[in-house]
Amino acid sequence: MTNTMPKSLKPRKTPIQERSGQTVEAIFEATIQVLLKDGVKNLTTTRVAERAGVSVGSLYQYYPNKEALLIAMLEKHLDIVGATCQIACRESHNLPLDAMMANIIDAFVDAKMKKKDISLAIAELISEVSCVPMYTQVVKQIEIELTTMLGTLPGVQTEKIPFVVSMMLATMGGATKMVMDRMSPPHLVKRLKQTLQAMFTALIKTELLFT
Amino acid sequence: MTNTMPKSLKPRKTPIQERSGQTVEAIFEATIQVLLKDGVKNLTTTRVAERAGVSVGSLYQYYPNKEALLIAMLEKHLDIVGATCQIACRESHNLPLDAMMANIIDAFVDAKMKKKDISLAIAELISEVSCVPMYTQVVKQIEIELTTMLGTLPGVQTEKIPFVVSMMLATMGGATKMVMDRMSPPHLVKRLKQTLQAMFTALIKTELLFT
Amino acid sequence: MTNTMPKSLKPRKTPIQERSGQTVEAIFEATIQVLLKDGVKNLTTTRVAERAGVSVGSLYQYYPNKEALLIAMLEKHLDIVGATCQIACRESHNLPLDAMMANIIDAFVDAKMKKKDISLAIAELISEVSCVPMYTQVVKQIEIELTTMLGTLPGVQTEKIPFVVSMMLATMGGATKMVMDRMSPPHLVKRLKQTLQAMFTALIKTELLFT
Amino acid sequence: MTNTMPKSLKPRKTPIQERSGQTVEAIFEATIQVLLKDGVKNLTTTRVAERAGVSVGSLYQYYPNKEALLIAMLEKHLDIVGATCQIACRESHNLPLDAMMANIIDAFVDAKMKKKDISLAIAELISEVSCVPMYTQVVKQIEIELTTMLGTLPGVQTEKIPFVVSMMLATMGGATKMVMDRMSPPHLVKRLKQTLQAMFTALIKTELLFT
DNA sequence: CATGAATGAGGTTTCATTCAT
DNA sequence: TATGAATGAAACCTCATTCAT
Repeated sequence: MTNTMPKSLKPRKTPIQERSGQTVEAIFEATIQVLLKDGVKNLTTTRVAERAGVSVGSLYQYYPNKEALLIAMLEKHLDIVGATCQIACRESHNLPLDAMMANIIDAFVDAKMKKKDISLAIAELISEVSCVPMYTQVVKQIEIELTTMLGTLPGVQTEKIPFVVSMMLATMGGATKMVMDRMSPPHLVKRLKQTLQAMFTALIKTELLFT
Repeated sequence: MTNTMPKSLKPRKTPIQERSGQTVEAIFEATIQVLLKDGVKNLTTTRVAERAGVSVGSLYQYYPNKEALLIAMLEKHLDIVGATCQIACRESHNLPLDAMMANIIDAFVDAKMKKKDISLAIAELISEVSCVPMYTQVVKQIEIELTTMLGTLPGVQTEKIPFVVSMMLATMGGATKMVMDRMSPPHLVKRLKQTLQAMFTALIKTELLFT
Repeated sequence: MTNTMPKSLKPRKTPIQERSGQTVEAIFEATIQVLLKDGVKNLTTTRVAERAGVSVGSLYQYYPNKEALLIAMLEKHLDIVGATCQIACRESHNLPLDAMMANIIDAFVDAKMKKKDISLAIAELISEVSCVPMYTQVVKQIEIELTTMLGTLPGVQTEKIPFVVSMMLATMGGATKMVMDRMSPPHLVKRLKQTLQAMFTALIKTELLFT
Repeated sequence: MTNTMPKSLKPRKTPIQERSGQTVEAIFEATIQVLLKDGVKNLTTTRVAERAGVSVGSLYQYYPNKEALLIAMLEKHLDIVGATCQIACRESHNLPLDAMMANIIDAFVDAKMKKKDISLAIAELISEVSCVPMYTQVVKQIEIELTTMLGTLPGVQTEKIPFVVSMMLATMGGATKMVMDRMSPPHLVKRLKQTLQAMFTALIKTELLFT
């Protein structure tokens, strides 16, 4: 058998005709719908197909298996966060610490909060996929951007940046999720940002800077 | 199929007899073994029973269903962390901020790090259960202890404590997991603690204290 | 995942209780029934289970997958033919050529003809399984027995035996199947045996013997 | 090539237009490629179409369903063997027994051996189709030719010919396949022919001839 | 005629849970 | 009480075939 392959996780084919573009889009939307309504544990390929108004067969024409579908979802959403952070980072090079932090926190938190429910739904996916492939890839990209940005701070101790970056990501991720779980009334979001800024400033001053 | 309300989530009977205690203990150990060796996705009641050296039937005598088993695991583990934190909190009443933070961070991080692999395995469970039932219960207990502890700080703004506590938990949880994922060489743990202390001090000074 | 194993093809567990012995037997019988009635192409695990009066789950408790079931069938039936031939061979050591041939042909043809329909059904299986594992093993055993038997002929050229053995098996197999397909009225069977004997005698005199 | 073919074995329908002929030919080749590379179990209409460089739709324009495609393959290949045997038979009328046997064996074995892998691939098909339709038709034609040929032997017992013919086909088929499975080094092929000749001569002398 | 997206019945397999022994 | 065989709903996935473009 040819079945020894570790099972492809990438989408199967790029639609050629126009009709199929619609199908793919419908599947994409349906997946989120199901995720929001039923949760990952109850997300089945059949149910997704149903909600998308297509047949299972169609779903499998574009994604070789369930995991590939989930990964595609994950990828698409992480990309958005990734892109947002990238922009914020690059625009913050050489700014003073305060502005830098404000920018990156704004970008990250807003990206997550904008579609709070989707973010939470997507978060569920992470534990569901052998996400090594590209989840970490997006994260790595963000890490690189953050690292570069922090490197433009005057007087920074370069070799200590990686750990700081990790702390930032872990903290932003955890805290943002916590606020989302708490229903995130707008004022909480504002407060979250302020708090993060205080913490990060302390973090960076302690860890990275002499003065 | 849909999550019909009832379905008890609490262990069926508290082991009274000698033999029962052994069985429950064996199941507990076996669950962790399977979790470590096969992951949540491959954790089946049959496999757990096999590894525990008992029959599935016996397993179901102590836990009404799979979820109850997982919740029991979660509960037991969190209890340890909870108890540790509780002690640390109570011993820190009226201490100066620095010592307070040092104590609670030590307690939390050490509790997690001591059995790193188990902690990670247990973490997988959280996404598996409708964790509302008691996960938050233990967490709530910790929150109360933290709240009380922080309340002993001179000049504190009481109404702002809850948010600070949530931030602390989210941050400690996220950062600790991050370090565990990175294989946690001992020096990283030490650094993690220092960093958390800096961040929490900033957090509390900003949020809770006048001076 | 632990799924990289080439997929076990051997029965799963040997029944311990008595009840399960019945189940296995029922599955066995049902498989043949389905094979006879619907053919391999229409043999599904569900259908087999139904006819056996058990649930699919039960089937999979004893055979890890469909192929394992088919192989078990194949094995059991080939074993019968194998055993029959073995006896005939061992009883024919040192007999004159004529008697030798008569014995082995009798054994082989009768073993096949006795349950003609089952034999034909089983024959279908061969093309269905990656039968390398033990199909050839049984055949090899028969080859060994034939080889040993022929080796007791006086004046035999030992190094030429293997090819002769292969020819015998191919010929007996092909011709027997042909007669079975033709509904095998008893007189045809008798004639088949005589013909085979003439052919094998010529074969052996030409290939193996000086005089 | 078409001209030398006896009309009774001619393909059933000849593609009329240029392009159609190319497409059919491409599908034919592709089917064999897939058969050789992936085996019958993995032969899907889509895969064949892909390899042929046409769409599935086109495939279904020439063959009403999968089985028709497979049967066409079978037919085409058997036709070659059939035609070859037919010629050999007709050229052997009234020849002495030895020459007769030599001719027909040569024709049959060479036809199979020439494209050993294709022959084996095609053999797989037989179990896949409800081969009654035309498999036996080609075989019947060969039987007729053999029968006629054997009828030219002096002193033959006509009513016994059919059985002898069946034995010959079964024996040649089985033995040839056996040698092909064994990788058929050239010397084995030669030996196969010699052996078959000895066996057939014995067969015919025993069954058909007085003297 | 060609294309290839869409279909969906049906096949294999898993696993939480029950219940007779 | 312990056992483990039996259950069967439900999940994933395939592929021959159709039909709108």
